[in-house]
Amino acid sequence: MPPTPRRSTILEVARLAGASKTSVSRYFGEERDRLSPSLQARIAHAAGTLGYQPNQMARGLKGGRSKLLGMLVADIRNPFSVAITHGVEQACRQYGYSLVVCNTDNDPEQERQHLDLLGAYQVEGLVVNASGSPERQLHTFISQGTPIVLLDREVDHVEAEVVGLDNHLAIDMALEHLVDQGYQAVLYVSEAPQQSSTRQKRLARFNHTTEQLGLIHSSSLLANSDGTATLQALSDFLATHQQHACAVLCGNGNATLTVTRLFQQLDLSLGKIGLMGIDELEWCALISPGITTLAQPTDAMGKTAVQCLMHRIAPHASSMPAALSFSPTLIERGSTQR
Amino acid sequence: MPPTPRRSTILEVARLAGASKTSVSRYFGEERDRLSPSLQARIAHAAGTLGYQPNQMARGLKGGRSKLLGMLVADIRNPFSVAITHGVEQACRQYGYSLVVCNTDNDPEQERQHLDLLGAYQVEGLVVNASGSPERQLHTFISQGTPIVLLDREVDHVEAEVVGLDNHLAIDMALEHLVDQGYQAVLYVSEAPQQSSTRQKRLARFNHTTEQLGLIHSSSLLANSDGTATLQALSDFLATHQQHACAVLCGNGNATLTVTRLFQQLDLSLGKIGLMGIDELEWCALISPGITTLAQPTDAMGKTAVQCLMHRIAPHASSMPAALSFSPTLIERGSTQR
DNA sequence: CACAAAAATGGTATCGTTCCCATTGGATGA
DNA sequence: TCATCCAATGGGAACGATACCATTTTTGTG
Repeated sequence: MPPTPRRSTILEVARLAGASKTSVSRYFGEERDRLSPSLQARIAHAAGTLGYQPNQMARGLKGGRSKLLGMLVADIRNPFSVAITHGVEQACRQYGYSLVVCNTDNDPEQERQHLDLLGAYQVEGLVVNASGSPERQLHTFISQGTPIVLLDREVDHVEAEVVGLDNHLAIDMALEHLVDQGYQAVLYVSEAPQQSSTRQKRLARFNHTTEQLGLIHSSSLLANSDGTATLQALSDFLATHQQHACAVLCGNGNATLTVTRLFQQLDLSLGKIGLMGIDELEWCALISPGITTLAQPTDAMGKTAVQCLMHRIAPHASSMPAALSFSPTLIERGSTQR
Repeated sequence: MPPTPRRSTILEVARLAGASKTSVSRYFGEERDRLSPSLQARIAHAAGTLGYQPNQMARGLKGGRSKLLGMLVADIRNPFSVAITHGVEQACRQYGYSLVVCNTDNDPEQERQHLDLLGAYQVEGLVVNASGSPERQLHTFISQGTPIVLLDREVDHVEAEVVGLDNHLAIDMALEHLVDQGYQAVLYVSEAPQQSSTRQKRLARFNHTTEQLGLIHSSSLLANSDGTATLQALSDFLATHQQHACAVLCGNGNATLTVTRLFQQLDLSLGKIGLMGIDELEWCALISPGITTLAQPTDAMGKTAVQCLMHRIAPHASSMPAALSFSPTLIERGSTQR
């Protein structure tokens, strides 16, 4: 085995360029302009020859600037989360930051551990899509001056910007569309709302608006990944309201997936019984005659979250985003056509 | 604003515990046993009081042990990649490592940048699902003693373990299944094979095995995200072989998605014209009568990749995995039932 | 042309760890 | 009993960068 060739350091570059550490440091930092063109050239050449690259660990140590952002994702396998993560990552790179993504699989214990870790790596900011209620830890970050932005889900007693969908608007848009299409009775299907403020808001708004509109309505919560309870609820609902035009509104992508399966089990015809979901998924167009959805602007949301953080980290580099609450887009398909 | 409460250091813990830096360091390192129970207790208490957490930046600086693994993903929005990433992340945590995930969006330039970054953060190992051919940079890592493992795609001239599907077996299984079901002519649809050794292998094996079996066959490459060329190829293929039972085999999840759309455009009936894909997707069961797939054991693959790295980082902690090449699982559905 | 001000550059302490090398004190053995 | 060894602990020098302050060089101005 060849003796491990060490990675070269700032000192070696300095020597080779006939300059001081400080100058080389300046060259790779934000102060390149302060160096004369000739010095810049020498350093550039030396660094190129040695294949030098600043050691971020050392950088992070001294100044506390790790150039790292952390992101906590409740469920990385959820396409919505993936889409957001993608947006966040892109935005990070744009600002010259890297992203450490931590998936918690909706487990508060993992969430705790991951937050500790992110702290240990001195992330300069944190995008949090919470699965539990890690108030205490988030406060630790805040009190240390590390900015936090909440994604999609609020966390009790944590004051931070919340980037997400305008849930009231979304529910209202969905119901308006269903009414327009002539549906008279709507069943709302959601995953367990305890974990997520968004789910709570959507459910509450659903009850509120349906009542205001005088719609027949009911709701069903998905038992863990198993649709049987909802299967029952769905067939009951349809049986009870036989004489009305019925539709199902799904609170998120997972609910849509489950309900679509139920439609097939019950051999319901899409459209005759309406079906609509929040979150656009790649297969929604494929289930003929297509499932109507409300799409979230995921890239914009990710980008906005990062922009919030950057504004607090380096106020000059980025302005505060105008809006944190986003409007969904209605994608109309056959499942809401009677 | 309250004066930013700094994060406490090893020195403060030491003082409070009436111990030395070294002892505290030992406590949080791998040498806790060397400390007397009483000292351990004092340190534990002091650390608890101060909410101390070792600074990974400082750790990484001194010993070069960053406890970070890097992962390069060609396309984070591909469900297959997500599934693998999930497996990798889980395994990392199991070994006490964190993961920096970098998505390259299939862009070699981003790939280059991300590799630089990962180097700068002193990752101790690298899982690479390449989009380009970053030979040079990978060699830099290797020559510095940083182990690398290739995921799904090989990279020319880079000697490293490759974790992935047994592509020959997969194609053979697919064809065998199609033949068993009575199909006589098979069209293979793949994304552009230049970028990926896996795609090349599958395509080559398809040609090889179909010839050996005496099957009528042809193939079509997907033009970028637009299916028109393949639409043409598909209808030509069907027209030419009207008198035979035809089927389409899709080289990966994206191909399956596109071809499914084409089936709908051409109003083909699934099963009558066979359809089968590599990669299992959540919606494959939903397109009635279901799309037959070959599922990859993504979690196992991710886990194996990490195990390879760990074996090289800390040979005592982990043995070399037995196999790097995985067998797919056939999930039979209606789309291959005539 | 002298002198201040600004620009360009360098020296050194420092960040929070780990690692190497003492130092201590009691147990072991001939 | 005395040398010897080991276990338990501590002190200080790195690690590779940045930041502050000092120094040198250049520029501008009356």
